[in-house]
Amino acid sequence: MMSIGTLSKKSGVHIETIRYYERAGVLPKARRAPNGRRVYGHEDTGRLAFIRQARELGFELISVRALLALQERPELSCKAASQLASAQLAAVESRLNRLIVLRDELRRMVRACKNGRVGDCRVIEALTNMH
Amino acid sequence: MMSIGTLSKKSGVHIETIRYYERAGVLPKARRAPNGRRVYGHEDTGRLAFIRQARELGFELISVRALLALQERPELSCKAASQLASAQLAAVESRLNRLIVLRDELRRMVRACKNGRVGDCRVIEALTNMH
DNA sequence: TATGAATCCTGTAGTGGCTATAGAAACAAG
DNA sequence: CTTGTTTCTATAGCCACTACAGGATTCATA
Repeated sequence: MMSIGTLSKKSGVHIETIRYYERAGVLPKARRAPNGRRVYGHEDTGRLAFIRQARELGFELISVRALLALQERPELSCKAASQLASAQLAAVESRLNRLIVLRDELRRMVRACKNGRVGDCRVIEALTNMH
Repeated sequence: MMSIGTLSKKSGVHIETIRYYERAGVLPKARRAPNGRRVYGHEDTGRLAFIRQARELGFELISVRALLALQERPELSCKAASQLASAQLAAVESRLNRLIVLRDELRRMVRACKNGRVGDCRVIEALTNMH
């Protein structure tokens, strides 16, 4: 049993964001103390950690909701969850490849600039000629 | 010389987004035909492709502007250019490192989950128990 | 016990980066 | 000349927060 402030500190998620998640239907409506304040239990720390991790992995809230729904019905196939993760993985790998190209180009530029060569910055070409 | 519609098709950036970029100061104010319509040249295709790539890599528009400055202001001193590139490089490397962690986790998750049931699906487990 | 700080509540508005729509003007093809 | 497409500006909506405002309640300390 804890307050929203305690949950916020425990989970590292802003109070306003927790309330927003409830509004958005990602978290269930919190049960209330007689004074009207939200009361949370230990399982909410887990849920919030789950949401935070999923968001950091690039899942949209709509996908997070889907994943949470799956979690609450463990008799269902995990195919959907796996597909969500796979799609995410593909996007991440594509991003990663292009970032490496950009990093190498920036490194080249920093080296060139240090050698006194101005005006041959080719970031645009580096990023434009990728597929 | 082309219209905003042609530029949109060539670059894969929505017309509205092109106008938004102009409003936001990411693209220079387009020169206008006598009838008031925007006129673009070939160099704008490159600029837009660059912006799209940079955005997909997770750069904010403010950083995109900085990156564009590297290319479009060759009168910048060596020092300034080098500093700008270095700052972007640091941001890229940080992003890269986090993406690698993320990719490895997603790979592990997808591998661990082969059409079983949610009960033994590690996608959710992995997300819940990530340190 | 008083009082001031902290916490919580709801509701609303602002942010960034688009995206969609309305209504008007211009243009292109038949 | 009509019809359909393109463009224009201006405005509103979307997502996922984030930041108030203004009020109620609770907690810590004098």
